[in-house]
Amino acid sequence: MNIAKVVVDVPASQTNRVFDYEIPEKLNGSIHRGMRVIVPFGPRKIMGYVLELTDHSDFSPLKKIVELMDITPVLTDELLDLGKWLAEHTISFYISTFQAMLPQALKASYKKTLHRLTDEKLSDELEVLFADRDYLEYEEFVERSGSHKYLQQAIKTDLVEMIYQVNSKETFKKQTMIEAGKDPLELEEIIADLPKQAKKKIEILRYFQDNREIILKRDFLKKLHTTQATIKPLIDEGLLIEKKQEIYRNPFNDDEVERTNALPLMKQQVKVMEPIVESLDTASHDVFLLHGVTGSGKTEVYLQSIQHVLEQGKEAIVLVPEISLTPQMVTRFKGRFGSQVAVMHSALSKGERFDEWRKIQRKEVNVVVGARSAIFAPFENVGLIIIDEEHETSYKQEEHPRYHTRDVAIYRGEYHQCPVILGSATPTLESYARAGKGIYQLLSMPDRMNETKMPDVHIVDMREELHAGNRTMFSRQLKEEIEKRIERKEQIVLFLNRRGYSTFVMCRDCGYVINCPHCDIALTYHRKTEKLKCHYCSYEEKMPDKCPDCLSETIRYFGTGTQKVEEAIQEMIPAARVIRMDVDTTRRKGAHEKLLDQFGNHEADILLGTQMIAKGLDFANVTLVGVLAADSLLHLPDFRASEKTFQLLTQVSGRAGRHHLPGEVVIQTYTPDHYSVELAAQYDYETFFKQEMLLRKTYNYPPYYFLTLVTVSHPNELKAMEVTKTITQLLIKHLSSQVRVLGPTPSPITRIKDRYRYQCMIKYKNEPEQRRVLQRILAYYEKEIQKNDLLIQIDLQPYQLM
DNA sequence: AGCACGCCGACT
DNA sequence: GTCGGCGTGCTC
Repeated sequence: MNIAKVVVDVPASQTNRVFDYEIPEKLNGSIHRGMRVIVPFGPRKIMGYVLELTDHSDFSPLKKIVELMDITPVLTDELLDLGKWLAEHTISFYISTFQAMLPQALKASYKKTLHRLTDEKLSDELEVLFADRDYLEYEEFVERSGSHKYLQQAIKTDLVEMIYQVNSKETFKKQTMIEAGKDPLELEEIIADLPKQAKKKIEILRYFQDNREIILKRDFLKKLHTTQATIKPLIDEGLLIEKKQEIYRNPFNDDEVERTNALPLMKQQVKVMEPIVESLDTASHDVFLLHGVTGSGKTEVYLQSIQHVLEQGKEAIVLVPEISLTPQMVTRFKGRFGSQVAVMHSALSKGERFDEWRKIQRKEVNVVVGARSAIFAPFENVGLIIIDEEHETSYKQEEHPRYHTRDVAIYRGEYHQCPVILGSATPTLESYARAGKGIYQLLSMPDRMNETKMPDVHIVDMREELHAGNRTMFSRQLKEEIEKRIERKEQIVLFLNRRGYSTFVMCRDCGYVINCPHCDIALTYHRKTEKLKCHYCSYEEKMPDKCPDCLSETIRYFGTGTQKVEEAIQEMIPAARVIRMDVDTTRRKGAHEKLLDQFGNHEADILLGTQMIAKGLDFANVTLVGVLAADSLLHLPDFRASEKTFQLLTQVSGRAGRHHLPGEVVIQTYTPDHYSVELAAQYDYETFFKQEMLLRKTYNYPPYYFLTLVTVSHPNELKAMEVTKTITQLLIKHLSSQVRVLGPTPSPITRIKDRYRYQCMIKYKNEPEQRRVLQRILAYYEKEIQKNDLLIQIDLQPYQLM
């Protein structure tokens, strides 16, 4: 076993395979699969992952591995296999999937340095640059030098060499510690020899006679009320030893979290626990869809299932959509499992993430709670995987490798023969349909805890407001309700969805939205051409100056923002104290929590925000939730628009009346009779599911069909279009006749960074050859991709159709 | 990706 | 002749 098969850190199609390297004598026995190594690659040195050890290679002569970067593998055997599988299934490079599974801190960074080898005179320019130094950073050379000519010459004639350095970015946080340098008896002698007035010194040494363990220097100084100056001579004499010790960065104050015990379960919770426990006990790979309304107590089911897993001596992975938004969630897990929990939070610094990851790698924790990438936690004995808010779109990674967390979870669940729980109040149609087919097991929790009932939902027709002469963004009812709460010292959450709000065209008189005649999807207004376009079938028409339905001239495209709303509230109710939460006010680290804390302390009456306030918030005093524009998502050029609207409205409504005070919800909309609005108001998931499934069936969308989106981009619009057209034709030719291929269509955002984007969509049911055909098409265009600035993106089962 | 090599046109 | 620009091909 003296040969290693290595995937090198070069994301390119030509290097997307293993390269063989000889293991040098000195590393024999210490190299294992999943470790990072530094290898020579052409004239340079780069990082790579060892995939396999063997003793045979077809290639000769082999180069030797230069260095080992890890003492223990960073990728387990399971993750290596998973990486390969993922790369193939998402059509990504192997190296990209491995990188995606590890914290940023483990990525390699590269540096080049010039080394002067002799005193011989170099070219004038090089002499100036080197000055009296022997080493010169290549970056500095590039900055200050006009040409590479003399450098190349100097390297060729062995006057200068190029040193390629590979570094890992990981850093370790260290702190100064203090411990005794002599045993107690020795210390006794020393104390005896000290003059009586050396009171503090004696006190310090006495302390270390009794306390033999190492202590944080800062804590020690504080404890004995002393200073650096006092202990310095003791350290110099060797009586005390000062050392740097590595510590974990601790983004959460574990000590402050109050420990909790399992809560008594309600009937419905007991009922769903049964099959889960059964599955855990028999180590079966079941996938459960836990359908529970907001506030039904899903989290407690998670916690007790995990408890069971820990008792089995196994590990649990819990995925949450965006954990920074729900410190409440972290607290619940830390409260139950204490320091057994690692948290992989997207707002953590690189170093903090790395430390949390290392706790997992070293098996110092057995639960991880985290966002998407936590699915790659390097546990080796996984007993349970939970995906909370299963329907959240953030579970789909939108860059390479374009994986869906659910697929990875199910892969790992199968590998470990353990259950996977998908939890949601509003499951994706895909999951609910699978549950209906028996592929997943459906577990239902239809009731809220504490017998609180779901808040009453009032739908307000904004067209009527307009007719009544109210041109503000607040309906009379919402205004009235807000005033009532402020008077009663209760709180309000106002929700504005800004995304997509500016592109759809609607008549303010009758609420008519202009849809594509072929796709049942809102047309998008293109300012440049004054035209309305469909992003699915390329249909377009002129922007009308009158509403096609009621001939009113108030037809226009929409645009507004939280800032504008805030101003409007202040104008309407000057006494209201408002906290605005959007991308602008939460950019700073910790700003998010601070604002929520303020709201929790009732320092404001109204919390106004975008989707970031839609989930997870749980404030006892909130009795009113207002949705300013329920239609905002509805008219996005997206076949999931209704589903997303239903999910969002349900989610937002769940924020009100979670405790003793009853809650109310006001939803403002121009389309009050749209089924996603109506059914969300009635909390009727089942009917929504049936109705939406009908549409999906009619228009051949998921879950009836799978989608693949191919996006082609190029600086030249015609080129992008033509390549897409050719690809479409190739797909039609080489795929089965069952498949539907649509396109070429301009991408919803037709130009990004001066590149034109066209797309084609494949709708299929069963197309085992698809990936191979796509790979062949990619290979066919490989030269153009390399030279001609062509880009072809393939997204299997896309979420974002932009 | 990034680096070398080699061919070709331009210029002291 | 020599320099530098870019297309081509390879990296164990």
